[in-house]
Amino acid sequence: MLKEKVILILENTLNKLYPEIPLEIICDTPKNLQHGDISVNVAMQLAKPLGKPPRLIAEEIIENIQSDSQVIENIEIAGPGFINFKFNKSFINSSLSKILELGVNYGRQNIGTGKNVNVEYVSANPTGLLHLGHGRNAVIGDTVANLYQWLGFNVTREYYFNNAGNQMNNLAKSIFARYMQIENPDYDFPEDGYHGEYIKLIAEDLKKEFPIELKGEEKEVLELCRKKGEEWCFAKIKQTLQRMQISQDIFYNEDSLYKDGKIEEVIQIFKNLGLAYEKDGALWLKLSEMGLENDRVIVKSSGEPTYRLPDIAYHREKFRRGYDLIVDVFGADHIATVPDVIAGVKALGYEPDKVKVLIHQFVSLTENGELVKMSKRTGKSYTLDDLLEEVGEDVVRFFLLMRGIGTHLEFDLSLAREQSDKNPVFYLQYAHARICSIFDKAGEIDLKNVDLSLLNSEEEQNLIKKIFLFPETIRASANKFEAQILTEYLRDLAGLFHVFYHNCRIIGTEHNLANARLSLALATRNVLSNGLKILGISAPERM
RNA sequence: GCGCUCGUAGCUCAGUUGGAUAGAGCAUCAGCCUUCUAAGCUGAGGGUCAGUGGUUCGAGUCCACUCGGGCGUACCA
Repeated sequence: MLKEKVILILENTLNKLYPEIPLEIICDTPKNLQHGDISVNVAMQLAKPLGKPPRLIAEEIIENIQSDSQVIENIEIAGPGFINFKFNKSFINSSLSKILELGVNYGRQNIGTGKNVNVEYVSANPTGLLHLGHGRNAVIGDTVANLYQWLGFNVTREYYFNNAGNQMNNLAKSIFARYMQIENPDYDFPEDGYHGEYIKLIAEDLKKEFPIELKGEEKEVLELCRKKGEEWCFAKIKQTLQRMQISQDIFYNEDSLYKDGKIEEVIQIFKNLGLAYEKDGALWLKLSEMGLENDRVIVKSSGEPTYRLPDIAYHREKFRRGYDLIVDVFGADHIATVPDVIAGVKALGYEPDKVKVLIHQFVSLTENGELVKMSKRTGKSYTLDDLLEEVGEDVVRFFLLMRGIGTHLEFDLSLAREQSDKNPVFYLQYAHARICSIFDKAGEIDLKNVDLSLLNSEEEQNLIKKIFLFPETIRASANKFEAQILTEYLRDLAGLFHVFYHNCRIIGTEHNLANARLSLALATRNVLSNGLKILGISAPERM
């Protein structure tokens, strides 16, 4: 809002003064309030091409700037050659009225209109319950999808899964063994089976359905176990996701790539391109000719494809559906597939830059400073459901979002459990609840008859300026695929509100001033509630 | 070994496309409730930004190397 204004003014001036030098004007919101509202470093950038000291250039620029004193109050040179713009309060306040007109839609943008984005996340195979790593994946993907929706993109949320292959066979065998153990505790459990308690629950369900022993360990019996296991796990997974406000549009089954002949098609294309060859009974992809280090097997000598092939075929299908942006959310353990898929789709003639892979690091759970073990093997693993049960949806989502995706996330269970000021989620929610409470007591405001020019104090001005930054914060958060940028912004905003609340009373003050402050509180509430909505966190009216 | 990634206050982490005096929360210490929710506010202490060198007006941020943690490096996914 303020930045656009400065860019406009400077473009005119610079085109007049130095038309031959192309320059990108970079605006900065200074940390130090004494440096004005917007700071610009063009003079330093011009120092070299012009061969003049930056402060001299800055003076030249300022002398030639044509600006309305109703908009910009003051322009000054500072430090090595910064040009600092200080806006007139009346301009700031009139900008606030535009935000108030937008109401609950403030923050929504249309830069993505007509463009399609696909975000694939969670994508856990139905072999068990979701754990914390899945939770981080889910919340990252869901929030990225929300961000793009707010920018006006048409967003498809997708879940990719595999209900065939080794893992599922293993699940079937594990269920069958538990089923048999109900009557015969000595029945052998497979060496590499799934040890989780949930397998027993599935087996018990099966026992109710088929009280008389299923015969033998034959294909049909295992198929039944597999199917039962898949259904059971998916029901649980969807239930857990729903609890976190997550629902996806497409569940894409890897198996359909085989059934619809897509795997075979891709093999043929690679062969036709001369990028696939047979060796040792397996089919290899010539990744060495596609910019990578080594060739890799795409079809094993057993005839089964390796994970690379369906991954490439799947991405090809996503391209064929016509997305402008394809986002994959992966845990750090799946990083190896990324270069292969990128090289693969490129070889198939698609634009690899349209694929954005988000790799997030692992989550560890601590309690009172000690690491809580999460082992799949022992079955003692701490599931996402356990966590939701213990600390609630809002806390889980916020904790999983408040760190950059590249860092290892330490989930502090003791802190998360804390229903107090130590818990950072409440800081945001509390600000929202406080505003709602004011409105309960103050009643309605008449937005048409508000004199915003009364908002002169430092607390008020700082809060307004922060509110201005909301749209660009959403953009930055989406462009960088970092929800954390938004969580940090909301914490700052809540902080500024709390200061405003403390120093600027509403109820009991003079009517016009109270109205103006109520307007500001309303704008703040809209931003908080919209921001929390994007994060998938509730904005309570009372706490 | 090679690839990716991270290393910032006692702890957990921010730090926009390089910008001005490196920030926040927790913890520690000192204050603020006859006034709209104290889940709040105000103040204090706390730093060799892992290290070395380089790029330039200017580096926590970019480059190279070193050290240390995580992940990967399959005819597993």
